[in-house]
Amino acid sequence: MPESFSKDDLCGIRVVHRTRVARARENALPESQLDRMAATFKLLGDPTRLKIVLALKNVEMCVCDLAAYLCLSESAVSHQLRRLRDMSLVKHRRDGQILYYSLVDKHVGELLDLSLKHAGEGAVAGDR
Amino acid sequence: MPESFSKDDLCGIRVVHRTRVARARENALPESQLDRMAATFKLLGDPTRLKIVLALKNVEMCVCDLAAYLCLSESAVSHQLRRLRDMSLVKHRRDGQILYYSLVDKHVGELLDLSLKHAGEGAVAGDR
DNA sequence: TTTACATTTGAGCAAATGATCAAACATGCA
DNA sequence: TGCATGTTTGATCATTTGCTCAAATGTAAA
Repeated sequence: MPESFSKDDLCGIRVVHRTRVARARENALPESQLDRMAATFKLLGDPTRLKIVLALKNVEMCVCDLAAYLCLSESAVSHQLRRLRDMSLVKHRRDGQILYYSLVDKHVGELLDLSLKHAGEGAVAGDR
Repeated sequence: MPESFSKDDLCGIRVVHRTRVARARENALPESQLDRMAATFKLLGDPTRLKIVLALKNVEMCVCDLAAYLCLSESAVSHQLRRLRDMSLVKHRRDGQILYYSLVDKHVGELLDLSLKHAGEGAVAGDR
């Protein structure tokens, strides 16, 4: 990947509006920040993981409860929880042999709430 | 996939907290709604597409401008724009031979703004 | 009409993903 | 200590994804 762009690097691609391209470059987020943002969206972009975080929005749950809820192997759930943990969307506390998982902070919750709101407004666009 | 759950279907998975599983089932979103929500997150979960929608948050742009901005083939950009169009995140208007793309509505914008805010607060968690 | 420009489409391919299985690890109790 | 429970891990595999290339649209100017 190119380290940075010379002010007018256009990558050999034909351009219609030079100024808009330049503007987009100026306003662009730092790569690391953008990647992190995309990674978060990607985690929420899988139905299984989305169900997990939505469930954890209400109450902390252990792996096998989640597995029973999702009708999925505990291993599969654990794998997904690890990815969610790696990106700090989810944390766990131990009580005896049981690990209780919960959302890490408000950020994810807010994101979920907002898109739940949208989902509600957008109504049942999926089933006409 | 199971059509719906009998009140206590636990999928043969060991359970620790029956009531939490039952609760999760009750609070669960309709499948179609959840899938649509996940599909939206998934679209935002790819760096290329995220750059596209972030750029379109500010100005409408045509395919080759986006390609120049992203240093990617116009074909690649067009493919991604089609996916964004299919999920109604993005729309286009034609002016002559040029198609100008823009965000469809407030929903996506709000989602982006919120996560930009978070990205800002969370600081540069990605580069220690 | 031709010709050029702007974009879309479909096939193909390497890389990433999500689930499963079997085996490991950790904790608590007999 | 030994065994059961709760969870994690690594290998494996079919599916999906994102890009490239070549060829097809659609629009406008010569």
